[in-house]
Amino acid sequence: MAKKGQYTYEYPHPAVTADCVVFGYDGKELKVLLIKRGAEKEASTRAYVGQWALPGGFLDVETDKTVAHTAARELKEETGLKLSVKDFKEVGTFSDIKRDPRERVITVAHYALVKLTDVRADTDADNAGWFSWSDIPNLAFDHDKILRVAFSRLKQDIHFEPVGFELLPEVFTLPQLQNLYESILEVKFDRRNFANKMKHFEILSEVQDGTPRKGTRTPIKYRFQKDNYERLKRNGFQLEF
Amino acid sequence: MAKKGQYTYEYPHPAVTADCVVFGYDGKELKVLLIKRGAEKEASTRAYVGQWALPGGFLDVETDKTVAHTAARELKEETGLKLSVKDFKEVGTFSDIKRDPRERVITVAHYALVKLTDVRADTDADNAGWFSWSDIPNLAFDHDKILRVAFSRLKQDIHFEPVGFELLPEVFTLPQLQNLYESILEVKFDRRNFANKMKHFEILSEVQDGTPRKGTRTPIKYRFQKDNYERLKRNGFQLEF
DNA sequence: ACAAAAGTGTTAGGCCTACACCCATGA
DNA sequence: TCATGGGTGTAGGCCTAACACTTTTGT
Repeated sequence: MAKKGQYTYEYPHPAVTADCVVFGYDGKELKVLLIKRGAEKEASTRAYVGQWALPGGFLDVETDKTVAHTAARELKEETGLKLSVKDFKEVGTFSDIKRDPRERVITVAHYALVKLTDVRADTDADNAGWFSWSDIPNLAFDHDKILRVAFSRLKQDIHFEPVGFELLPEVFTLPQLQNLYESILEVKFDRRNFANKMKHFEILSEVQDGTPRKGTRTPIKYRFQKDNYERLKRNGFQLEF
Repeated sequence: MAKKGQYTYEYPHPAVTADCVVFGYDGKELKVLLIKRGAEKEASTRAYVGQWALPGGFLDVETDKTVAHTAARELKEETGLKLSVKDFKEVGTFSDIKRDPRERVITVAHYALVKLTDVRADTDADNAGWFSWSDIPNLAFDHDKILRVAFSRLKQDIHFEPVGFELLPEVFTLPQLQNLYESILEVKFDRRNFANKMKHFEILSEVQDGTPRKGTRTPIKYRFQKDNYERLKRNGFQLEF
């Protein structure tokens, strides 16, 4: 490991970090993964100890190929969650001169979408936790601002690419899908219109689980048709709401 | 001025730069402002000498409030062009580990839109030049990639906010406006449909310059109605093409 | 038995698209 | 005089938005 004070430069350099906004969905509400600060081994990285914050950490100048790699690495180290670099979407840079009390730190924020059902077990319960979108605690640094911007970015992106596959379990219902869209876009839709619209894309296929539905009370189960879904993701799609 | 080797850190830090993609429009073609590298006084900043590149430079850790301030400051220093910080839109971060041969440098790219008619005189002709979109030379670093990403970002943004006010002269014609949209979106539109669509927004007002138009051959001159234009910019608008 | 959840189809209106002709200028 | 550029309106199609009733389960 590096010795203290080993690295010198002709001009001052900022530190660079990557932060992760990880969205999950439990079928009812949108959630965000946060960590409790304070477990860092290195004294130099201690700040806002005991507060909740976004997962993230310093760029490793020697080994992180891009800041997205930093995001993936730190997320795994801090929460146990293993995501691929391409699961991260860049949200933006936060570079305010006083955003970190220790030194000049600029951070590159990313967001990622995960299936809550899959990853809950992988997550270190002690230092990390899933918080409802409507119930976020005070966060360290400017992380509340980052969170807001990341959410509004997700809100934009949902118009151009189908979301859902990443956030929903393999098998899901139309009401769940609709609720997800309503949670992200913060509006309410008419059930019939929503169903018609989704059916036009031809990305849903009914799941037959043997038990024939008796009434209409129990929702129909669907899964995504991977081929059409991927095609739409590549080509983009225009979703009007 | 700082002495060499004065700044030491416990861990290696990257350098951070801001780069600017400045788009202009001359009534026919979209253009980009580039600088010729090599005029830097400091030896440490020399790389790709003699090549064309995007304007931009290193974050001043002590004084630049944000990287957008870096962008504005460097643009002025390198090209003479004075833009406000809020004229810059962030495009994204480019952090590839080998993108700069000198040391680890991550850059935050921005784009800005300017009226070519206004700023041409302000621009240092020696070190800077306006290049047609269709005729960009080889660029230093990964600046060609940055340019492509910035352009595609502009292409996205144009769907949600009216562009034009920033790029066109005070007084302009519908064919000019249409050509601008066609240049950015790389498609052709029907004249009548384009005119109808624009008129729905109620942001254009005819300019009476005394000389009554005799035929239809000479195009009608318009200016933007600032109030409605600003309102649309705030609220966003949905432009379907 | 009543409230809540989920499924289903139709109609009207608005927006997008496609399309043709006239006039004036400049070559 | 002919080609070019610019202005103008309409009809059809598609997508969006609004809307009600039935079934069943859980309380």
